[in-house]
Amino acid sequence: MSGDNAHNHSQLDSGSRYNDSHKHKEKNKDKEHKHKDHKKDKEREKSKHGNSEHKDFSDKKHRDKDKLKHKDGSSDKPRDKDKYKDKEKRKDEKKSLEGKIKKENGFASPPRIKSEPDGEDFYHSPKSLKRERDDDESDYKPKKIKVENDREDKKDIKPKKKTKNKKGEVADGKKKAKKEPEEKWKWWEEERSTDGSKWKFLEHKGPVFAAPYDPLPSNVKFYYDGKPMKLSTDAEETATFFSKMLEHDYTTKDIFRKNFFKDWRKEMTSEEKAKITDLNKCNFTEMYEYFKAQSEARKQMSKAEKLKIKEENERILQEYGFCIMDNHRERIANFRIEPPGLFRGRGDHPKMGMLKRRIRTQDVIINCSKDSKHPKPPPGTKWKEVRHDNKVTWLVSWTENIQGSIKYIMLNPSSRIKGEKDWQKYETARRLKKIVDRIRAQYREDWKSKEMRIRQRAVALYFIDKLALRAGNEKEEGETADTVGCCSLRVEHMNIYPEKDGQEYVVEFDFLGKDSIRYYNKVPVEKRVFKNLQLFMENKQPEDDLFDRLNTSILNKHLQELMDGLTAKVFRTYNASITLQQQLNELTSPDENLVAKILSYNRANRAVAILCNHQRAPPKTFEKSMQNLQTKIDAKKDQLSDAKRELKSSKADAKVRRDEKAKKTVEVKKKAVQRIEEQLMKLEVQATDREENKQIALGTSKLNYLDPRISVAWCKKWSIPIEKIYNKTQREKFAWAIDMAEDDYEF
DNA sequence: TAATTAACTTAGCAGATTTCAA
DNA sequence: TTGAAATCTGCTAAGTTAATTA
Repeated sequence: MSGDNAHNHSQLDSGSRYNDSHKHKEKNKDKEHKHKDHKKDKEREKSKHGNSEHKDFSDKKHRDKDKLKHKDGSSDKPRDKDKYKDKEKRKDEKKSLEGKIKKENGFASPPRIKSEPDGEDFYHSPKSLKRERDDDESDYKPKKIKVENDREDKKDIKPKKKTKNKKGEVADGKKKAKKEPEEKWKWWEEERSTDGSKWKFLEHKGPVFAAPYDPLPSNVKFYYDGKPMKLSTDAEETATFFSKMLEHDYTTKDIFRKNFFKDWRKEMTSEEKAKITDLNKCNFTEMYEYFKAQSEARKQMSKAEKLKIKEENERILQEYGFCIMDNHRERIANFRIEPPGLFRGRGDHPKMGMLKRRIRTQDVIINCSKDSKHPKPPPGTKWKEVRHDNKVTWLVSWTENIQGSIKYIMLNPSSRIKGEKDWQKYETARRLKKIVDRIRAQYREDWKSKEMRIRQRAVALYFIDKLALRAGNEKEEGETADTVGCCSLRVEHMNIYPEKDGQEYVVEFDFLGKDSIRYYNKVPVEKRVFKNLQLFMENKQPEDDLFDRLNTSILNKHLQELMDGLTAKVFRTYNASITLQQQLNELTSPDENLVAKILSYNRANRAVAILCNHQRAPPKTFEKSMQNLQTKIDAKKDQLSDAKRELKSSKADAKVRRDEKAKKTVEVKKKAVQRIEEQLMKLEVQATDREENKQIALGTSKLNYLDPRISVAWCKKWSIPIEKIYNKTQREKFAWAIDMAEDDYEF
């Protein structure tokens, strides 16, 4: 494995932690698989940033000692079974509580045979879920709904009394009986459906449509060729979309303007069409000013007015923002239909500026239970269709006109249906952990294969594993921005150097990935990989595919054979999570204070974000806020030296006077110095953290790639309040992990 | 078998809201 | 109390993957 520093595993071990299924017999907190098994010594080098200004995190050594030769992926089955037992145990503990819940809800978990077909079953792949539905649906119809996820967390209500009062009046009274959501529903303690159905009962109120167009007041004019011109409603509405974006770079781009103008003309009457032939002669500034003034006015509204709006939004949220799924009231993620506007693609999108049509009732498909109260379409309109498909999770869908793709309304991440899936995702990644050594050994072997397709597959997989590249589906040309992932890399996206900057076999990647975020990375690879790349590139044009015998479908089929549920993206999840765990182990020092520990956490998080190439535009106010912080630091330093001076003189004073009062003064001064020192350190840490974070986005990995149980365990281990790591939304999303992970959880 | 479609996850950004400091 | 900065949230585009269709 010499050349591969990304994955240099040495299996250190500590037998003591060796563990397997028998462990699960003990009563333990191991709600999840706890096996102190793998750890790896791994060095993930990286100087990868889309942008050269990035701080360099290369040379972060990610280290993790592996204890166990848990080589065989298939071995995880018994464990799952044990875990299932564990679950049972927990359930017993919770029995009294549950009994209560059941009664209240009239809801009981479906009776399930204790001996599941196989332990694997809890995390079965969707494929195994083919059984016909046989449960009695009526069990799932709510007799009384439990109110959870109610936005009204105690903390939530800032203007406490007021809101409450008003709500009583304004919001629909019944649901809002303002009970504390006594118990949050712990869906993770319940059985999962095994028949492939996503729900048994689903009821909701349908989507909230975009507000109808509100025509401009007559004094706000559009000018063509210098002359005012009254537009027809449709043409005017479309024009307002453009006018609202006047400040944006988009409106200066040729493609944007061209697309917009073309679609705009479609909205015009024939007279308008005849007259308006050149976008450059259009003057939207009055409209622009009008909207700007409006938004300004909105900011200037009185408190009462603002409150009124807030309450109205809350009312809509309460009415449309929740659904009833299998006896629980669950929050919907996006219950509003996307309003019309101009399409803003990312990067160099060929369709930017096109008109995103208004969605009408007759475009909308509703999905709900047959026996639920179906959502009512607005008066005088009809849904496109009402269907009852419980094999899917969406409540509402429509087809969007730019790409012709389907948009969905689905549940919030805090919901059972999303949470289960998320949990399952991390379990799959953990199964990969158990066999990743084997897989690595295999792809290394495959580099030598006589078959080109095998070699390509093996090299691609190596990149996906080592560099956390995305799979890289082919895309239709001209439909979207030209971005690539691993399988779709082209020759022009890399340079290879037998020797560069003192390193051998260097590959330099430079391409646009998802969202047209640049991926730039220079990385030494093993000789075999290098030779293979040379071969793949031979006799090819820059625009030719690097892996011409490979696509995501072939790759994933291969992965599927290596492990049930394994796909390319599992590697990203796995490598992200394992990196976090290793980095936390490495960076956290026990005697640091809380602030420093959190900095360590952020650094670990940052290592992952860099691995996954999660970038952000530096905040507009970055320089300024950095400056402000520096000013503060300087001031604090002055304050510190003052305090120190005072301490010194008080000490001198005490020496002379030798009375109690003087002694006390010394104590007080000492404390003051300490306090200021702490404050100073906090500021300095903050500055470091912010600087390092300039163009790295931590949120994406935190939300999508890092097994939350790792973070929860870390918090528990070091007595860090979980609020320091996860904000409210995140805590809701990861409630399952917060509840189940103990301080010794291992990914 | 390849192309297309459907479903769902992942992504960055912008505006809203909250927090902080003067 | 106010305004600026920090943080959160909603939005929706852009991916991945599996299923379906040609």
